[in-house]
Amino acid sequence: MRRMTARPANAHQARLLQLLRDGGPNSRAQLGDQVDLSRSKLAVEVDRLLETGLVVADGLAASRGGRRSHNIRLNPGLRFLGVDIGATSVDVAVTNAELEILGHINQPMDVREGPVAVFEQVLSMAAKLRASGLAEGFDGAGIGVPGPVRFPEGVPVAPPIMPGWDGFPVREALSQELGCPVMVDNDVNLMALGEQHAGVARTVHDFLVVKIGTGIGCGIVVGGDVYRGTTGSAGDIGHIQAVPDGRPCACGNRGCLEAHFSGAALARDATEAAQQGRSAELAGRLEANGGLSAADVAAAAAAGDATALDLIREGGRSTGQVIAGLVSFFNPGLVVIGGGVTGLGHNLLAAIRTQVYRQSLPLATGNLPIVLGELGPTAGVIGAARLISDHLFSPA
Amino acid sequence: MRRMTARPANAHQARLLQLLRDGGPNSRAQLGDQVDLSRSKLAVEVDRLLETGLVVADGLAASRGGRRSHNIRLNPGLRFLGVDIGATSVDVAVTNAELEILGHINQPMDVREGPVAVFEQVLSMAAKLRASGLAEGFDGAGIGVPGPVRFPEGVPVAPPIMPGWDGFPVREALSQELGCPVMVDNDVNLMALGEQHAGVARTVHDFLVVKIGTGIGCGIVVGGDVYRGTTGSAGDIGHIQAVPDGRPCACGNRGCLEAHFSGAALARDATEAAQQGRSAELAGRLEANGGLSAADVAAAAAAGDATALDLIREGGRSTGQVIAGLVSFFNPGLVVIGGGVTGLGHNLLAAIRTQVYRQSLPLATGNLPIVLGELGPTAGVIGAARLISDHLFSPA
DNA sequence: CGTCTTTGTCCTCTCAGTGGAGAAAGTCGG
DNA sequence: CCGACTTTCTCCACTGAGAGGACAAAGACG
Repeated sequence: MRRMTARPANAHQARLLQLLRDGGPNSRAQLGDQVDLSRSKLAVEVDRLLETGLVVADGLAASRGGRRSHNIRLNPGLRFLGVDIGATSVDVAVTNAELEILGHINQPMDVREGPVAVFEQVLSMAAKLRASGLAEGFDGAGIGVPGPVRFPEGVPVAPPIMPGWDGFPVREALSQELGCPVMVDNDVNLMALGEQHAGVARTVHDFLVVKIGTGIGCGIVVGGDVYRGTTGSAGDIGHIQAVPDGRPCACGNRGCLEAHFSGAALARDATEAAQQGRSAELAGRLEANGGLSAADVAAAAAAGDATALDLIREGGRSTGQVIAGLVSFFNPGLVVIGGGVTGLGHNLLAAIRTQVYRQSLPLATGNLPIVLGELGPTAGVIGAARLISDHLFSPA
Repeated sequence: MRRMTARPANAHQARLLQLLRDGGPNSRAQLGDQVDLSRSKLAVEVDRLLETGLVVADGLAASRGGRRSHNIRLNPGLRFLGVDIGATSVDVAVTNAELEILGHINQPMDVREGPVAVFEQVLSMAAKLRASGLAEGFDGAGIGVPGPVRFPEGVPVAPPIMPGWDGFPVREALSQELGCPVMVDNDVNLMALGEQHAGVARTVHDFLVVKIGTGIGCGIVVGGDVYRGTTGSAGDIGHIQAVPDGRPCACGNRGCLEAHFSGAALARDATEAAQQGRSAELAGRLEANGGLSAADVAAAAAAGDATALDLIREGGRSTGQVIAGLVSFFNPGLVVIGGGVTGLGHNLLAAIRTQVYRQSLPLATGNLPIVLGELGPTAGVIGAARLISDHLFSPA
């Protein structure tokens, strides 16, 4: 099919598209209830959207006691590509215009191989999804990278864990290859967008999403919008000091949160514990797998290993320490914990909660839920699709 | 004079009023350049504003090579009252509609005496200003209190240092007494508004204002707007842990920033040092005044006293430690240091800068100015006037 | 004194948007 | 099967915001 070229011509049309995206098919009358426009004006705008092909009218809905209504919905042929580049793996997904995932692939990868190699892999994954009949092409793509991004241009800036990407024109390059509009953002921000769109943060306007994966980052949502900071590095909490004079960190300081707790730090500490004979359980896993990951620690803790549990608790304490400060400062309405380490589950969550509720003032914590993300590994790709759809469903 | 009753009827009028407030008198043509309206439409809206009396046309400006323009300005009779309630003193000021201070009084006071006593004092100060001929009445008032505020209602909530104020309807009570609209906010937020309006933060959209007075608080401005958090306690950084297992704090925890550095903490530490014979300079001042304040420490440091300097440096280090975390998280474009302790001046600033620049990542600090506030004790009252004027100069 | 520039006013035209009348297409009770 | 009532959608006349051009007013300047 020919790809989407049209964009909403005005704010009304943009609003209608967003309503159809978030609420599914609707009749003109239902749309009118949500949009504060007269029926006549609404009909005009809907007709224009129908002309552009962005939305279609397919069939009649069941009667609700009167004339049956026409179903207006977003063009079911629209396809968005969501890409979530992590430190050690990539997620690529195809969604329809309602941001429902139609297909999703995850593959291991190493960002440090640089943008060219990674893009090759991403494009081949996208091609595979296309070949499986899910899409004939893409109307837009969102992509998340594990580092700060100059958002308007879609270019990574000074990313610590992916040095080869500094200044690489991700947006432009990918847009060329895919032949569609592309938006780029930090992976944590996309996770926040995902949880806001379809996860635990649907009804909250000001919240934080703490992503604990290979590193640690924080997505900040203010008044429903992602806040990216002056240079795009807002939420970079991995190098906040969690333990004074603590472990040395790659950044040159000591005691950074990331040096004490993250996927990488946890694996390191678990290996150390195994080698020092502090945990038979972990030692056994180390023997069997030739290495340890956060998942091993989670499994060991689930099997009742005290050392593994301690590692998780200690990490949760450090994380909670930092989050407590952020809660005092930012006074969010919700804190979401996500990322690969979420497999550690409720042990981790409990440790974080204890620390935050103890350290922050009651006014800030009184009604503050601290919860695990709801979408798991799909948060990023859904957020990516949401990012590009927000862009395309706004006035040109 | 009769007080202002009218409000702008639409967004255009509101915008015009704000332009006149921030840019002083303007001709219709000059306004047209800033407002993206046709001259005809602009003329209509200006005429309507003239009818309401909110603005006046007084005289002709000098010619700039053609027909002379009419000067359009905000009604010079408009008066706003700005009130800044601190822990130990009150500032009350009268401004015109351009938020220029026409008169300013500062008096010592103790918030803990409760809202009734404090209001009596504030009202008598306002009466004194009125009696001196600066105002015949007030068109609006802004008031800042040293604690969290439920902003929409203008009611303090659970304020630690002013327990008697919890739930007291400040906005309503003051509005009754003064007979004009009133807005209430946290004192730190008002300081941020003040520095944004007339101080160092005029051109920045995302910045932090750290106020170090009797306590410590932080004003957060996102996209030009003050961010207040979910329950109005955003920026409450006094109880973030600055020193693990540090000094006990009134809040029940240990090592809170406020327990280590603030006007009160500094006075306490200086007294201790004087009594232990660690500083002859401070001991002399203690003898002379019967007590020590932050100003004494500043004077001692200026006189070359090493102990006083150490106290300031150590405090700056703790503060910088916390600010470094906030900078990593929030990635502001500017950090402003203000409040009573600013008398400590560049010694304090240097200590804070050192710590922040060392602990935060280069991307966040690379282009980050950390400066002292420009307005000193007038920041709060200017911010208060700005608060109410923003309210009144927005569509009804 | 005529020309040029700037400022402000007036008038007409366009177009977004409203609200009401009514057509189309149902349900439901008798 | 028919009439009364509902709901959905369309059509049309009217309103008001706003644009843009013509023109008047008022000064500068050679």
